[in-house]
Amino acid sequence: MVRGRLELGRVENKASRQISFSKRRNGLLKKAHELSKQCDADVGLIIFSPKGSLYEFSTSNCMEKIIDRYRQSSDAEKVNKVQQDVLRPKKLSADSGTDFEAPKSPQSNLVFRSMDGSDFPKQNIDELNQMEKELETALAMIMTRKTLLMMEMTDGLPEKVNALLRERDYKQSMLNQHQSKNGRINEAASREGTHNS
Amino acid sequence: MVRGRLELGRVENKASRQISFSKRRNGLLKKAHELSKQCDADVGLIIFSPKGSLYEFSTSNCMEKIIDRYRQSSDAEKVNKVQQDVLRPKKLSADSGTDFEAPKSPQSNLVFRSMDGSDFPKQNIDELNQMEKELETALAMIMTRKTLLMMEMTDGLPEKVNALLRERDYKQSMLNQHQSKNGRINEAASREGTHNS
DNA sequence: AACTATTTATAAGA
DNA sequence: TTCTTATAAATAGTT
Repeated sequence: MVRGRLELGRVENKASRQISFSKRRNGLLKKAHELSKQCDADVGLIIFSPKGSLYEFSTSNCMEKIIDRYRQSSDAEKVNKVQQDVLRPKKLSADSGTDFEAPKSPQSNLVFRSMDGSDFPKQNIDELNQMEKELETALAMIMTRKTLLMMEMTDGLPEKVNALLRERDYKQSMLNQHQSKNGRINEAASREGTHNS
Repeated sequence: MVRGRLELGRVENKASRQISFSKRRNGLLKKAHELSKQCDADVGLIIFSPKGSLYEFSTSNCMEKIIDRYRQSSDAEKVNKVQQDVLRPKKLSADSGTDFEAPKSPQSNLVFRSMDGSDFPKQNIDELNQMEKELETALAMIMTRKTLLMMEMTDGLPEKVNALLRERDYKQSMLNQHQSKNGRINEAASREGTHNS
């Protein structure tokens, strides 16, 4: 019954851990759903049990959309960061911790402006190499995403089928939760087990 | 102070919604962290605020790993469910000799026929192209700086300069390869030549 | 940002 | 496993 303050570390007993996982997993999914609904936020949540079972929630039942948006934001952040590094040699950003708002990209001019080459030997070779590496990594990432996206465009049909199936599963599980919570609202509904492990 | 049962719907007042988002977002991130730590689960959580700010948590601080694993699980699940629930466990593209990927053209099937993907995210390609262009520009700039810096450092040692130039040309040609690949993704894979060293 | 009345989550017991 | 229950934690409204 929750004696004392909750432990922070890993739950040692294996059975307890399994039970705890199950409960907390449901709680987390529920709260993700609430955040999404109440606060108009886009949320994607992926959970793998220790045994490898997958549980998920995503706004609009479309994880791919969330992941896509995540990558866009994430990439934009990376590009911004690299370009900042390039543009301000040695300036050492003073405002690194702030959140970066919606990704825009009127950056092209900035890049070109810094290329007139008059003020440049402020970095050493190592720093340039580092930047080069980062840029190549980012570029490779873009290329990969582009390839994947184009592949999806040509044979992404199963994606839609899967989205529908996941939506059905989610509604089912919500129904089950609701029922067990309120004793029985509509007991005729299902004897179908949850897709639990 | 939490009067009565919590509302299920969207919080209407904008300020309240913002505050609620902030609180719940923190709570969700915390709980995701706890689940991951205590129960030895892999968790990935992505949250976009209504304004578009990104917040995230992932086990091992590596969202990409979670996403990769998600895709694997998801694909496996997809194949299973498509076989079990949508198609009869009948014949599932037994003709194509490639992978056991999801079927590409079983157009005799109702479900697939009703979902010919015509509304896929086309504009993402444009955004990706934009990013790619910017990254290439930045990379070219780095290369130029590096070359010039080396020239300055070595003060006219032809060997090193030539080496750098060769390196630059090489990388440029790699970039060009990438670019020409863009146009024809589908064909490129199987016809990969052996023209490099 | 801190407070607080409540609701919600949940660890352990049955 | 599911339910029960005691307690901790989260949080909506307020200051």
